This record gives sequence, structure tokens and C-alpha cells, in this order.
Amino acid sequence: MPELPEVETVRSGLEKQLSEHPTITSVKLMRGDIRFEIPPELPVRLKGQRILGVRRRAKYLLIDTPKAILLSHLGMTGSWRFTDAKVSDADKHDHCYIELSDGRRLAFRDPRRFGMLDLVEPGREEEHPRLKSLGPEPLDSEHFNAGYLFKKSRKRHVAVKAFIMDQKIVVGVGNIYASEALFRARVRPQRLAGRLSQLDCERLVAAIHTVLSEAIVAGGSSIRDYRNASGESGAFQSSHQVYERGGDPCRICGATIRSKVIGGRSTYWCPSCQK
DNA sequence: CGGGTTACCTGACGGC
DNA sequence: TGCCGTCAGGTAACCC
Repeated sequence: MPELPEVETVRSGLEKQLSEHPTITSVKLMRGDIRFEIPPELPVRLKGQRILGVRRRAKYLLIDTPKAILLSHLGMTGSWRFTDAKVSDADKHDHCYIELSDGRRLAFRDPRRFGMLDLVEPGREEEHPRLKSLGPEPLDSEHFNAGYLFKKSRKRHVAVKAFIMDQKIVVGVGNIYASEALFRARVRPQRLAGRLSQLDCERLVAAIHTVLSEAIVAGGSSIRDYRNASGESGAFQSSHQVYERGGDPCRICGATIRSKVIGGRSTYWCPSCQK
């Protein structure tokens, strides 16, 4: 489901809804066998902790409390949603409930169970096995810029589309925004990373920055089932130039948008605009 | 190590 | 209506 704009939208929504810093009164773990086993001690570790804030690193969410950080990843179909504990909104795919001192309940729902929940000791985020090998944030221009991307791409014989989706190179770019950014950079997704010019890298970095920033403002893309923590859809899908538009005319030049599988994922591009 | 493929899991949808 | 194949926004474990 979620790439960086969707996760950032969830983060800001959670942060806003948790601005009163409620205390976690109890945690219910219904089933722990998702992508990685949810630590059985998670409920007892979080009980009584006050929520201090919500951060994001790559596509991971970090809910801070004084003695433990709740780390989550939404995988393809995961969501965090607020429900009134008194109103029955239970779903068979709710795996964990965080009960709050204000009477609300925060539910972690994930039908395909590709997501994850874990605990991190405060101050040790960068040592976590899932976080320690991640590349720079795409909106951090100091670390993610054309010089960096050009250098990283040298001697790499992968399609540039797979390259920018590699979370060790840059985080947050998933299957939708990879195609969208390459269209805006006028670079064909099947071009080999090692054959990008410095100018290509400049365009690509700028395109990634622009498309992710605009998608965050729009509240993300809702293609199938993405919803923010309040249950609302994003709007950026209407700004998609190529994603899921195979066979349709390019909005710039009118050529027919093409699609093929690259790196195991559906990929879309304009054969006329992109070289 | 780099690069490609597959598996993980459930649900939605289209064709027959 | 129902069955079957295909596909889905992510990631990591495999293989060569």
C-alpha cells in the first residue's frame, strides 16, 4: 500500500491525533504472526507509557514513549486507525489494539500481514536491523543530491527503476512513485543505472523530490485501499502521469503509455517523452 | 557482491 | 453463482 507520501500522511495524522499525549492504558495482541513475529512482550512494555510523538524514517513509523519506541511498517496493506473503543469497528485483520487514556483505541490492521511491529530502545533506532542499512531520505537535499546519485549509480547494471526503488540507495520510493518520478525526469525506466549522466541524475533527484512533495501535500495516492489514520483517501492518484495508465495517451505528448514488468513490478512510461 | 526471482498472505476482479 | 488465474502500493530470503 504505502510509499513515503502515504506513510508521511499517516505520520502527520497520528501526530495530530496524539497531540494531547495520551497514556497507553493497555495493549491487546490478537495475532503476532505477521511478517516478523510481533514481540510477545510488546503489550507489557508499552502499558502505562505516555505517547510523546510520532516520527517517520523511510517507510517506517516510530511512536515515541519514554521507555520504548513502537516501530511499525505497513507493508502493502497495513493501516493504523483510530476507533472509539465503545463503537464496534473490529475487523478480522486487526492484529493489535493500543488502548488510550482518552478512551480511544488505535488499531493496527493488516490483511496481508506483510507489515511489522517491533520495539526499539530509545536512542538505539539506528542500530535496529531494519533501519541500520537504509539510505538517505529523499527530501534531505544535503545527503540525497545529484552528486550522490551519480556516484552510487556508477558500474551498476540494474534498471534505473529498480535502482531508485532500492532502499539502500534512497528510501521511500516505491512502485508508483518510481514510474512517476522517471516520467518527470524524462528517463526510461529500463535504462541501466550506470549509464545515467550527471544531468540525468540532477533531473531524477529533482523529480523524486517534486513528486514526493506534491503527493504529501495531496495526502498520498489511494489506488486500492490506502487510507490515512482518519480513514480518508489521498488525492494524488489524479495527478499520476503514467502509473496504471498503460494504453492511455500521454498527458504531455499524446503517445500511448506503455507498460512492462521490470524487477518483478509493473512499470509504466511514455516512449516518446522518456529517453 | 550484484542482480534476478520467489515467497510471504489475503482479497478483488475478470473470464468462463 | 462459483471457480480459477492474475494482480496488488514491500521486503527479504534465495539462487546463480
